[in-house]
Amino acid sequence: MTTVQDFLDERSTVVAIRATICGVTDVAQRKQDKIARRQVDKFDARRTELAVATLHTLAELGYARTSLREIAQNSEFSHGVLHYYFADKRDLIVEAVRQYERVCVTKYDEVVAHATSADQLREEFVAMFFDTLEKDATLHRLWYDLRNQSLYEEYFRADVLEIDAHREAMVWRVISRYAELREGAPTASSGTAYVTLDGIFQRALLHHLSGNAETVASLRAELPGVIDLLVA
Amino acid sequence: MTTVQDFLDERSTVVAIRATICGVTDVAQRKQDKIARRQVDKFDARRTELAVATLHTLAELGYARTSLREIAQNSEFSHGVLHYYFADKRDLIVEAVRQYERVCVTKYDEVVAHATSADQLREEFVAMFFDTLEKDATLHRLWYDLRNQSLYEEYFRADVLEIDAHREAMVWRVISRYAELREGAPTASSGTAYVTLDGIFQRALLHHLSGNAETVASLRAELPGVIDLLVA
DNA sequence: GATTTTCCTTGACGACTGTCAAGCTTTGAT
DNA sequence: ATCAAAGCTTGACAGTCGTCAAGGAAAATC
Repeated sequence: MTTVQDFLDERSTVVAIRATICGVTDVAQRKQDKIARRQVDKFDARRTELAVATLHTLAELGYARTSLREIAQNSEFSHGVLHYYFADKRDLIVEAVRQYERVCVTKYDEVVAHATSADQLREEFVAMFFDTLEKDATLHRLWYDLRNQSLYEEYFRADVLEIDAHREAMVWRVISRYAELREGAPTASSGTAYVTLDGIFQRALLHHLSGNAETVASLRAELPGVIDLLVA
Repeated sequence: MTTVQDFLDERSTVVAIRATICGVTDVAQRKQDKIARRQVDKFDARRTELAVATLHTLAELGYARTSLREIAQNSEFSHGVLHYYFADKRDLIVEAVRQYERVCVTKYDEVVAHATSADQLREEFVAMFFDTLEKDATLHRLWYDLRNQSLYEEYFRADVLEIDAHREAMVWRVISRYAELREGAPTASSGTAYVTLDGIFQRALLHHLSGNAETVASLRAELPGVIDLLVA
């Protein structure tokens, strides 16, 4: 299984495809476009690279104490370069948030896809739930930090709401598939199901980072029952 | 009904009772003690006053952007006085967190106490739930901010965990009383019940502060059903 | 190979931060 | 009334912050 870390590192090489050519026949023009596009791609690739470094720094230090110089130190560049690729700090953080989005929203889909029975789905979901809780703890705590910051600063609230919606949809795919396999129906709405599981995750994260292993264990023991509560 | 604001303002006059006198017979000594105690009380009262000002500033700006000078401006003193009453910024914030604790944990007890039927309890709980959501929105968003900060900085984590436990107990008093009135039993543990309702609250707060009234309304419409889900 | 463009570093700026010492003002004891 | 203590203000300190301009280094273009 790939970790979130692996995913982020790979991402640095991904190139966006752009449709900027429309009806040009001249060869020189096409060549120019090719060059321009390569430059744009290079620019975007570096932007992404720096956004990933930002994401790591944020996960480490939290929103409140993340500075541009600290971010630069987590990359291979100096702090000045950030203003070459980003308009300001906000722009950078928004990009980092969008990087996060690419990571989190497909986490359970493989579990859903390959589960053949309800019991298996439930068991593997629980396993992945607590696996990512521990393995990607700092990244998850960042998510909650950012979601909260959006209550104070409006500038990336739209991105947060979008991510939250994706997370909800992801949970709903699990629950509705589970209901299907159980040949039943969900007892709660998509929103309720999401906040319930997310609430458990948040609490487990808090106690995990507090070194409170037995609370985490009891949350794990209770989770199957909660899932069953969400499906009749 | 008193608002959280009223509660905080009243609090400034509350005086802690201390048992520092033990077996002293001399009159002059007793008088000295009385004076000393009055001074201590005065000291504590001012500490509390400044902690309340801190709480308001935190609620307004969030943890990340709250400075000592800003706090002082929200009080009637200058910034220097904060280091007369508090060792450092941490000390001040811990005290502010403890002030918050005194506010939040008895919110629903009056509802529980005076409800005579299950339907009434459920209805009044929902009403109070969304009433405080809107009225004390900034204070609630501060709570989530602080709880998250405790994932990054350990120094007031113990206080956060204590408050969280109190909130859980408060929710549990509601749920178990509701089960009693319904002549049923809770279907979930205290922890699960808490994270579920808290998750709904958090989501409602996010959408309330985003100006997304219809999402808040639909959460309100769903809440009674969720409560019933938690009680068989 | 020369020159232009892109990329990145360095160092500085003004503003803001927590902290604290010096000193003024008020209060309370004698 | 006198004096000491408590309470509070002011201003400065060493750091850090985001931002940006100047200029060197590297790469692409011709």
